[in-house]
Amino acid sequence: MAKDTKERILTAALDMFSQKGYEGTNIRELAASLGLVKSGIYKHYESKEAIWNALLDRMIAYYGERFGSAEHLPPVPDSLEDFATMTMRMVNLTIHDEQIVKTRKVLTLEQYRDERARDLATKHFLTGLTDMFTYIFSGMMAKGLLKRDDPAMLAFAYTTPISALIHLCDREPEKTEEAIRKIEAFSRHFIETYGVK
Amino acid sequence: MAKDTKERILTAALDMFSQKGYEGTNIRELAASLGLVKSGIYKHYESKEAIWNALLDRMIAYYGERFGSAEHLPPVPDSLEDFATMTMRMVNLTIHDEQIVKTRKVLTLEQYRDERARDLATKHFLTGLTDMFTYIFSGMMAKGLLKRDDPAMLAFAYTTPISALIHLCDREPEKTEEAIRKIEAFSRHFIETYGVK
DNA sequence: TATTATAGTGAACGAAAGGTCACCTGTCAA
DNA sequence: TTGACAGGTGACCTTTCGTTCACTATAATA
Repeated sequence: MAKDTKERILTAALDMFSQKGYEGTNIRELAASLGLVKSGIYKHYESKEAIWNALLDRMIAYYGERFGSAEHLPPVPDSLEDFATMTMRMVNLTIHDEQIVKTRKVLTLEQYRDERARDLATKHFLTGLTDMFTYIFSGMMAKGLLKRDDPAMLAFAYTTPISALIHLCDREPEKTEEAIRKIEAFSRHFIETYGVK
Repeated sequence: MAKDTKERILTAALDMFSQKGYEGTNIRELAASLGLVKSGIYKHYESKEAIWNALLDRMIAYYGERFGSAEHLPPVPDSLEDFATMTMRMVNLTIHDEQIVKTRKVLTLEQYRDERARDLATKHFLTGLTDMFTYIFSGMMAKGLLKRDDPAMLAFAYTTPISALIHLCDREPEKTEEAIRKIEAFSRHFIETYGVK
């Protein structure tokens, strides 16, 4: 039960921090959203900053689990259609999974204030994706699905435009459908340019 | 002299908001950074929010002046080397101009809180650049410098990776040189792929 | 059953926030 | 010369913040 509340506090904190930022969040409201009174929070965390650090710990651990290790790399697609499908599956997950969306928002808001948030932001927004797709593109080139080229450069050229539209969805959710269509179009264009027919 | 202080307040506000965000900024400190005492601020703006709105007005006006009108579109390059040079000139400006950097940071931090910041963020980070390069690429295709393709798609594919690295520079300034080299490499790769030799 | 740790309450605290106000002072027009 | 006003000061106000603490109900433990 204690563990439960402690976890629920982190979940509520992610929610509020992602909407109002760390400074804009106050403990009273955070407690109220859990049906608690503010002093109750302090039975589980010694300060607001401790909540923030615990949340960051969890985000870092979660990222490490899901994207950090080589075992979690996706399989290299067997065809260009597979590749397109895989891309859209990943995009839909990352746009619609609330926890991932909130994580991106928090990292966006706190990247200039907290060093660990800054580092995780760079992984989330840039290097994590390019590393993953560098691996995928290397495999696809080996299978003869993609023209021989610098896989890291192609990964960078492929993931950053998609990332830009994911950020657009975070900012303006009403443009989600349009953004997804644009990602699909971009993906097709990319395959048209670099795929081996 | 009054006008002067009013402007100086906005400049200081941009500075503090871009570092600590709107919520994290307090009027006492803002005033102190101008050699004033807090009540002095209220001779020029009626509230903290009024400062914020005036700053946004200025940012919106500035953006409109510099990027909003057709007259301010850059000339279409006459060669692929010209194009590469123009790209790097624009990149260096946008990475090193302090006011532009601070504007990006403020928009990043406040995009979820303020609707006008949200809209301006989308222009700054996405549509402004793609629109400009759509125009440039159309012109370059007409001149036979680029292969015939969808200019809007190429503009999107060209500007968003560069944008991603500009954001990296904002977040981790110590990586600026590396990022600029990467932009140059990406630009060359793009020209290699879509340029007409 | 008696005890003790756990999780929660509600009142209170000091600090810091945004904002107001009476007052001062130098500039400039009537 | 005088009066109005713009621009700045310092004391003070209210609210809200994060945090603390004495206390209580509950549920597991000795």
